[in-house]
Amino acid sequence: MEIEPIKECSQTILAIHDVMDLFKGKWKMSIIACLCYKKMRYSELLREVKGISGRMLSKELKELEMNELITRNVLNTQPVAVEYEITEYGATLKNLTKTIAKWGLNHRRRIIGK
Amino acid sequence: MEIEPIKECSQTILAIHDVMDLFKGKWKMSIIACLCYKKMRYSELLREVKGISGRMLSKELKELEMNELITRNVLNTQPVAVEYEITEYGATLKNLTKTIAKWGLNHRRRIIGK
DNA sequence: AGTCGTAAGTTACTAAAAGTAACATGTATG
DNA sequence: CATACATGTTACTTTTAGTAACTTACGACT
Repeated sequence: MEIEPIKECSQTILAIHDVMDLFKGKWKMSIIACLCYKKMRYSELLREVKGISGRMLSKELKELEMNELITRNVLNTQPVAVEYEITEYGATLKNLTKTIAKWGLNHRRRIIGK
Repeated sequence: MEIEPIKECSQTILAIHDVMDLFKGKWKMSIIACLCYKKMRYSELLREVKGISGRMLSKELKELEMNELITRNVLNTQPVAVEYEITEYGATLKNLTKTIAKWGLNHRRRIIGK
């Protein structure tokens, strides 16, 4: 008799795997959280997402845009400014980022407390 | 005048970054979700976490153990069985895994629906 | 006019992480 | 004795992340 995975669990694992794959790398979730807060320009994101490099930021932004989680708007100002904004769909992640941040804050306290 | 990052946002970003760093790689969150469901043996995890290799599984398990999110118990059966179990602290991630899974399920529907 | 600074990236290169396939060791089963 | 299963490890390759320097265009300062 062949052993089968647990269905109830498999569904969940699959869903989690999808999410982890979509947000792979350490930066994407932070970028999303930033843009959930307000729309920002490239240079603002470089400042807010501490430690990220230009190369990584533009790579991550491209991927997020491809997944329709953010939009890139070139403003016709002189000189051009580029604004990144969360999409309606991207905004559905707000609750998720909050949950992560909440656990993270608690974890940080726990680690520091040691 | 120097431009400063937004404090409210920075705290959140920092916390999220901590979490993403702790769970980097695509497997850890899935493993946690599995073990939140029930304690499992190495071979069970290999089956449940579809696509993971032995090398990756043991690496990830070691890291999760180091972070006190899971425990490794060698049972004195013949032949030895190894059981991985979520810790009390690890179990605080249950809500997070649920939130991720929920979004992931919805996302999967959206992608397939296209 | 020349230099510096800012914005929004890109390029070339290096380092780290993930993935693959085969091997090891002990036990149990036909 | 040959085969299979459990629990990994080792050696090797591929992919991803990270770093530092460069680019292009404009604006401000001297």
